[in-house]
Amino acid sequence: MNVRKKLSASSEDYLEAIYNLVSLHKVARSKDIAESLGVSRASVTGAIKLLSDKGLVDYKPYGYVYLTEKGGKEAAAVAKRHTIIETFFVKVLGVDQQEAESAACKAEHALGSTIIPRLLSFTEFYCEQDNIAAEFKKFCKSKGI
Amino acid sequence: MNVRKKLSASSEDYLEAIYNLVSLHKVARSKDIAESLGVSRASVTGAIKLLSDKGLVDYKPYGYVYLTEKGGKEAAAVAKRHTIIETFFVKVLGVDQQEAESAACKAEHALGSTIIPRLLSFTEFYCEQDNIAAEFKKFCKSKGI
DNA sequence: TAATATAGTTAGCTGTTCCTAACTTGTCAA
DNA sequence: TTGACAAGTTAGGAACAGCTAACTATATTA
Repeated sequence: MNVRKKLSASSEDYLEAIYNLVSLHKVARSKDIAESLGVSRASVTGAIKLLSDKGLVDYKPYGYVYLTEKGGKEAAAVAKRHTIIETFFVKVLGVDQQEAESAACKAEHALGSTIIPRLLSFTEFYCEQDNIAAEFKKFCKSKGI
Repeated sequence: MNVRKKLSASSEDYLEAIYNLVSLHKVARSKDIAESLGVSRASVTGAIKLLSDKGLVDYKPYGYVYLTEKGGKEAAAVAKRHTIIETFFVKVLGVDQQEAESAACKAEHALGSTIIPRLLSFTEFYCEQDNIAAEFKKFCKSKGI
């Protein structure tokens, strides 16, 4: 409980998966977590125990998994980073949705509180500029990208 | 030797450190690798063995560490990703050099061949635009960032 | 309600990445 | 040349992240 230490990428992934499942189905089941992360059920049990030790998840054997308040905040933060990065990839770089999604999944663990707010601001700023996206597309085409 | 598998973030870090040390001092010593990655000398020995098994590094106990041709290519690719990301952070997002460097260190393992070329193109494109950096600065100020 | 299918857990293993402590090897200077 | 210090390695261990196989609990349904 209450270990003040940065979460591993893996733990963040589990937290995010739980967060998304809860958003969709009100509840997160071990099997669905396993499926959404492409991991065995046994691995989920192990990961959940770690999260539980850190006070991020409420869990009793054979029961559903719930985020604690603290876990919910962490998860929401990860999900937000994910969205900001994905949006930047799509709206600014012009990457297609699926690629952007899977790239954001990896990058969300690497970018912190210096980069993320600026990335968000930049995306907002960029989207306000008239025509610039079209200009960039032209630029890319001229370079054969 | 010749294991066709994606390198771990850790292996990429070691490769990059060796690459940078060789660029600077013609030679990479275990102690300097340890120092530049903030890791114990024993960890370096272990990591070097892994890289050697993969044919990325030439190494004899108690000798210097050299990159093989294959290792050199890998290392250069990592270093290039690093530069592209760092440049984007500085030139586009306006993050200061040091922050950009350390953030790029983490992100370089997460961004792949979809995102990196686009990020590079985008940075080039952006730097060609007159005044836009100043506009973004204004935008940030107006939002209190 | 009893049998069975599904979900979850446990045990035990592998591999990675780091550590410290203790040892070996190499180098330099008195 | 040798002895001390620096550099490198080995051994052993911890934490994490995954796996399979075998077990247990829960839920469904005939």
